Amino acid sequence: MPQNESRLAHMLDKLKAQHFRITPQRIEVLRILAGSDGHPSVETIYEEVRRDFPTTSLATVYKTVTLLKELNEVLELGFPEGGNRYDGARPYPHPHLICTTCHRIIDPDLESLEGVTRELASETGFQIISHRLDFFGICPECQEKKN
Amino acid sequence: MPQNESRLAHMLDKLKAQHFRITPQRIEVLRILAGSDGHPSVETIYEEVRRDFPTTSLATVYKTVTLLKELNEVLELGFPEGGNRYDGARPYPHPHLICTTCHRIIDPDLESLEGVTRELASETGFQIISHRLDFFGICPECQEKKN
DNA sequence: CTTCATGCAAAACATTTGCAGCTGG
DNA sequence: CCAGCTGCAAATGTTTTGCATGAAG
Repeated sequence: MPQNESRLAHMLDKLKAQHFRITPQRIEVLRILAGSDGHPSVETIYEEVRRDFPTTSLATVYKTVTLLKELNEVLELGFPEGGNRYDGARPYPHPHLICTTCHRIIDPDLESLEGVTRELASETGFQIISHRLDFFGICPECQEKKN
Repeated sequence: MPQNESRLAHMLDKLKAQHFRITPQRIEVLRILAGSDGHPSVETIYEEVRRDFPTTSLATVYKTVTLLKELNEVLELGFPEGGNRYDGARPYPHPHLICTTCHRIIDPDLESLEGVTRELASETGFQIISHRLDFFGICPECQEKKN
């Protein structure tokens, strides 16, 4: 996956450029996030990191994720119920499609949002910085299992 | 405000119909939510209720809001940072425009979302139940104050 | 009267923080 | 070397819960 490798390289470069230290634990967290099709939770990242570095603490994972968030290298999908999810592959706002049964999160293709944003800005005078769009539903697999 | 009064009446009817008790505290919470232009937080509701019923507890406000949520009579805008906000006037999913400086929340007029939802369903096979769309930005007033 | 709601305090839980010791550069 | 990272444990802050008392119907 050259796409993910370049995301990882980009993240590492950004850390280096700003004189943050490259530790084994950090590399591991970045690797997982850069190749994150599944929008992992901190807990998921933690478990995966611990396979290679069993002494890693949850706090370190949180700190690394927070750092990446500040550098705009990961998109946080916060949920009030907790169990936030992270997208390191596409760290910019984009729509998500969330299965309320199996909790998988998918990135659908959806273009029409930019126009909406512009329209909103001119209507309200707001300076729009960002957005969040989630659709909730039941994925095809979970629909099958119910029947 | 006939609109808000009817919302309040509707909420009360729903509680009665399902044999939930009508207590003074509940009426007060419903009243505030039914007329909630400002998308109040639980804390805000709590303070307002206490003006008339000073012994009311925060737990009671939480319980009432949770009940209304289950009855689909209030829309919860959950934020992972906490301080969830509630819309009792329009208890169905709709877009919100949030000022990241003063935290006011506005309901903009935006139609084009239903078409998007239908398109998404046919593309992905998901059965779409609900959605959440928030725009974040700086409102005109806060833009002024900055300058 | 009986059941359900209230109010208090304690619990729950994800995330953050303080700090001593370790380590990358 | 030494600033900054790690790992542990304790703190945080919102929301939930258990339980005794009180009020709705």
